[in-house]
Amino acid sequence: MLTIGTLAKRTGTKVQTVRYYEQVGLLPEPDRTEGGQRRYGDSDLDRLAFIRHARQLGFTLEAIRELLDLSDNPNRSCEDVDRIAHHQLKEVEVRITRLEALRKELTRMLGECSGDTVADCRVLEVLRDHAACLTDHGQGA
Amino acid sequence: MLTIGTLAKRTGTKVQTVRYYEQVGLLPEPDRTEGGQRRYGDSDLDRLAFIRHARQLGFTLEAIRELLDLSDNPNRSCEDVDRIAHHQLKEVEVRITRLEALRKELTRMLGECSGDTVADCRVLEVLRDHAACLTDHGQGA
DNA sequence: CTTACAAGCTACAGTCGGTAGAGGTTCAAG
DNA sequence: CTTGAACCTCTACCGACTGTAGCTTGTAAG
Ligand SMILES: [Zn+2]
Ligand SMILES: [Zn+2]
Ligand SMILES: [Zn+2]
Ligand SMILES: [Zn+2]
Repeated sequence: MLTIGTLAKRTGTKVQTVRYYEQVGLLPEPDRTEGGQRRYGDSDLDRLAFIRHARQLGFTLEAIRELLDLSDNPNRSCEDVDRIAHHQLKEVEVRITRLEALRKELTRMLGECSGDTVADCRVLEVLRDHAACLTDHGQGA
Repeated sequence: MLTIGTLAKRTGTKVQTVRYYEQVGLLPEPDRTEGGQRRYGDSDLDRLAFIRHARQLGFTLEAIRELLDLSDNPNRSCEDVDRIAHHQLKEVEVRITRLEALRKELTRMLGECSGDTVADCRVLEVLRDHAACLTDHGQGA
């Protein structure tokens, strides 16, 4: 039986985060000592390691919830699993595309700035006027 | 004099967002009609357009606040401006690097999956065991 | 057996950058 | 004068945690 601190350390998680995952239903409510402290077993360790690894790969908690549900049915086709992973891949690719456009614009405006006064700063000029940009940069950060 | 709705429309912003920017001190408190409605001038239009464009390029509101402050001193050197933009560029590059590693792992695990049962799904196998990965993928999403 | 203290507990606030809704008021056109 | 879109304030919510305050529990040494 593991304490929450040991479980957290073994999976590279913060203690509060473990409690948070329990709160949102990703981890089951564990056994408690008489005094009310949580005690975990190996299945909790595996489950939490899975969650953390999926998070590192960018899956949302909602997607992870689905993946965990699916992995409880070993005989089913894995097409839903692969669909979720494929969706995640697409999201990553969209973000890369956007960020590469941003990199280009930022590199360009910095390269064009003479480093003189604020009044002449090319960076500020571009920020004031999107017409000075080469790309659209649609929504959000 | 512009209403908040017109100002929002001209800058591609939501009305609530304009009020939010005022609340966090990025936009000055505008004049009001007798009835208490906000009325904006052209300087507000310029300032909001600047904010929105900088957001599209991924700058944080905190960075934008600094940029706006700096642009009020036209005679100063623009080195602080360029430093902020350079920092933003670095951040974008870090994110791209991380996302490219994720893309690689996701592509690989999807490519290795035979699409058979959940019990054999390569995607789930990899998620269960980071040792099956080629890269580290450090922190967070 | 007592004491000390690390580690646990709950509950709540804050992060970032907005977004949505409730419930009420004002403006401008007809 | 009436209508109704647009405005107002206030509050709560999103994701995925993180941090703090103020207690309580578990454990090991003396
Ligand atoms: Zn410059
Ligand atoms: Zn632009
Ligand atoms: Zn599969
Ligand atoms: Zn991995």
